[in-house]
Amino acid sequence: MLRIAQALNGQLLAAMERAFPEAAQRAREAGQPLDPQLAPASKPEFGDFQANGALPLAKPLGQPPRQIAQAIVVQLAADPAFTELCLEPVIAGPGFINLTLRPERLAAEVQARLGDSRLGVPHTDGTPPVIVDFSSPNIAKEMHVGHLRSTIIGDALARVLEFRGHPVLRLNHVGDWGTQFGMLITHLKQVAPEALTTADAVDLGDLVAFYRQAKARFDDDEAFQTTSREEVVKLQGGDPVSLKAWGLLCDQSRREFQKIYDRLDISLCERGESFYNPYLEAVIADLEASGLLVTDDGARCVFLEGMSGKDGTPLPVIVQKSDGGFNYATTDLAAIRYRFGAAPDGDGACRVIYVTDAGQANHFAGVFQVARRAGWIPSHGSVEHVPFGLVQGEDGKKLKTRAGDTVRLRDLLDEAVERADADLRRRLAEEERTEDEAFIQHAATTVGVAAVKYADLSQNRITNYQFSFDRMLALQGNTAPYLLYAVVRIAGIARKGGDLEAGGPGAATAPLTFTEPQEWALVRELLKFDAVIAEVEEELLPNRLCTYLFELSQVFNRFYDQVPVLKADEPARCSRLALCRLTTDTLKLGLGLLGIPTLERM
RNA sequence: GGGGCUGUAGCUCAGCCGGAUAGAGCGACGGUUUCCUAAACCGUAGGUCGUGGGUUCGAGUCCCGCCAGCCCCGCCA
Repeated sequence: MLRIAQALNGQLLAAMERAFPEAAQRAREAGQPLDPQLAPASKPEFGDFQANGALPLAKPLGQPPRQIAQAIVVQLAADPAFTELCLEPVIAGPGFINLTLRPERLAAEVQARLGDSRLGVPHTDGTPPVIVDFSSPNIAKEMHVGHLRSTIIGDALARVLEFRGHPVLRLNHVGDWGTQFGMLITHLKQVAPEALTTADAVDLGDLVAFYRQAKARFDDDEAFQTTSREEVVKLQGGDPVSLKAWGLLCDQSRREFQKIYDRLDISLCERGESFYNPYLEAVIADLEASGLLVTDDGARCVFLEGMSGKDGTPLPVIVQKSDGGFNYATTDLAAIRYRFGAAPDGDGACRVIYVTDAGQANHFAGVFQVARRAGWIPSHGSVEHVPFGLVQGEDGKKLKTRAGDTVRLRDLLDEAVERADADLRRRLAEEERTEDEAFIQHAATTVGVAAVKYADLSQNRITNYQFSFDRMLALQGNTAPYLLYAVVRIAGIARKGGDLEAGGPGAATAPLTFTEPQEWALVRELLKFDAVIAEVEEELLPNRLCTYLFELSQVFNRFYDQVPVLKADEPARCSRLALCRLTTDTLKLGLGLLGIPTLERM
């Protein structure tokens, strides 16, 4: 109902200006034009929308707010476009103007959506690319629970932006460069040199173990530290032996990552830290030229404005270490410079979104500031850190295995699917249903993976997230299985003879007619979809979409429970089938934007 | 010491630009099935929105102080 809301907003504003021309003039001059404060009704009994704009006018106008509201309503009544759209407005409480759309307009909106594959969501055209930087695991390590949220949230945001019509570059900024590699290669040279010259000489599990050993040595062996740093410099300088070893390690890891991405149905364009290696010098040169660079204690830094450290001195961003090596801040700066830069040495993006954990907030704030001061972010460009909280176990602490290790992503997915599988088989036995193995495996895989994704997405991403298989796989509540079941119920109606195409655009049928409150509730819920998508696009909060889909499922289930569809007489039957069709279309599209496929039966 | 995030029902969480009597789900208690999958629906109980001030016609929401928890703070990413 975005278009209707926009129309109403315009009509309200015009009515306010007609009712209070001097106040409108003054407000415009003060740079704060009148605002009808149009919002969705806070309760169904208040209608569809409420306008709160009369209240703040009470003081400047020196009139009681209800009187102001009345004057606005009088002007609205004189606007034919408005009276065509809404029933007579109601002034309520201290001065709210409650608006109820005419039933025939609501029905017409539903009718229009039945013929619209975009379900009312506008398609933008010709905008510059948007970059979503997400997932970003490290080479030579396995993907673990720490990558879960970035991967799932980043993918959902990318899907929403793509659906809106933006060209989206999904960048996997893998950790394939830097000190960690120096450590690993140095260690491997000593303990397993064959891994550096022969593909797959050691398997990934061993590689992870070697990495851990290397890290341990690095932490308490100074000589090893020095050698590792030298190794990084060699690698970054293009030494062929180091490069070859590096390439082998990357290939091996990449194949492992891809298995996870395939299971999650996530596509990414790999562009690791190493990609920006050729641009690092230019970062330093630019910073030097703009006078931001300071050498401190042998390291080259940019000191931040408005951020100070322990003793009140400004905090530095180190862009070149005293040994001449570059670090992650340098790479991140080079990435910003490249992403906003023009082709061929740039992506020409207008919006860059980083989906990483909240712990990096300081780092990004610093890097963004430096990039801005260096002039790399164009005036129309926006760069956003989309932070998210930790994944915690049910004890409220960081999620670990019973042995105390980091939880591998593949194990986590396996367990979700296994539990969904066991659940399904138990239910089949209870209900004395028989299904073939392919059905069970497909349903269990879909439900298991959906549960993991949905549980993560349905939470406000800022806060820490308590991971619980029991809760995410629960059949009731705000969970994937609950939503999937609503889709299954509608598929059931179609199987039992309900023609979901009836009442659609091609059908030469009577206009949709609704009589029951459950029908109207469903109509109103369905029509909110476009506004929800707009909100997610702007706020980058997928949980808003989840909440909506859950509420839609609840309203549908109430309708399904209390209003017969197949057994209804015409014209109600046809209109109810149309609601079923639009509900399933909305759920499928919405879940699809979250990266969650649906089922016909479960 | 500085900075960031969080604090809402027994538990897990929503709460949009400040708007009407603060909402879900789980758990608890009580109901509903000759009918499209009951993986559902209906109802009851449950709140000093951490705390103290301030701004406002109006504050869970904005500002300041305090308390508690988590995270980050020079050459790891």
